[in-house]
Amino acid sequence: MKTSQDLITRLRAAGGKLTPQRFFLFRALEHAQSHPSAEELYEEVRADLPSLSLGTVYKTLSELVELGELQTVETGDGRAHYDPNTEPHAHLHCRRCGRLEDASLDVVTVEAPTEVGGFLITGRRVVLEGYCRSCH
Amino acid sequence: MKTSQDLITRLRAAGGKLTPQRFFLFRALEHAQSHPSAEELYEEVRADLPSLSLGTVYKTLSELVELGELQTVETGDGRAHYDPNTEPHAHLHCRRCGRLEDASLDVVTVEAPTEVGGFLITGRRVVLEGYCRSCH
DNA sequence: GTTCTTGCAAACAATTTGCACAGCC
DNA sequence: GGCTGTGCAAATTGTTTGCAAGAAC
Repeated sequence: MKTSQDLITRLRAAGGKLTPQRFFLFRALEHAQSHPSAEELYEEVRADLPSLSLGTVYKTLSELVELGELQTVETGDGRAHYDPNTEPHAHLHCRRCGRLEDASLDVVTVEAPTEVGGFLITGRRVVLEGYCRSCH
Repeated sequence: MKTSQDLITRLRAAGGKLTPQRFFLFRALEHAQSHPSAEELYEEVRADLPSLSLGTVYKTLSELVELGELQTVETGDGRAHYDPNTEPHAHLHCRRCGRLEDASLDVVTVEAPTEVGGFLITGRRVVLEGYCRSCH
């Protein structure tokens, strides 16, 4: 898992400035036990920094994704969730309650439906990002 | 890959009616070589059925997803892509040109960056859908 | 005839964008 | 002081919804 120090270092290396908004946002990401949406991070940081705007949250998160420090997870609920864990791993998403948690990549190839660690897997969505023959 | 006959049978089994709109949409899905968005399917079917509305396309696609006859793929381009292939498989998505193609699931566990069949894989997004401990 | 579908248009919601001002380095 | 980052609000865009009219069975 990424520490906020890692993020600060990375930000500076990329020529960015450390503002209070970013500092608190990094801390919120560091402490996130689940996979927060932009809105959730916004609410959390606003406890410390009431003047924060949602646009700033979106801009900073986009930068971190661009830098490869953050991964987005689409659950189909209409908003993006952000994952500070950059190790290769899978996600388990509960269709009923929306719960979203990390899992090992091995689980991906098991046949559905299967129960793994109390979680009943019924489907899977896998996208590998990269560059095709004509584009690299 | 699903044939439009399969989809018609499934539709009827679920108590639905076969309308021209659905007939042409099923055909468009059957012939889709890539992973079309709602808008793309809309344009294609409109060649045969100019009165078709986009809302109808969305409604029908949602029903097929609900029935498990169609899978959605999120590429991060802001719109959903629909995949009539219901076999377990992965997707390769080109970050530059947006190209989206099917791949075997084994590719998921290779370390990135790796080149597989001419495709350079740099990242991965894996979501397993199901029901958590408290929800099944 | 009854029930499910369609088309239309308005509603929605997450995200992006433009710009003047503020604050890091 | 220069240049980047912020806040605000409006714009954008994919998708959903409500409803009256139309078509399948």
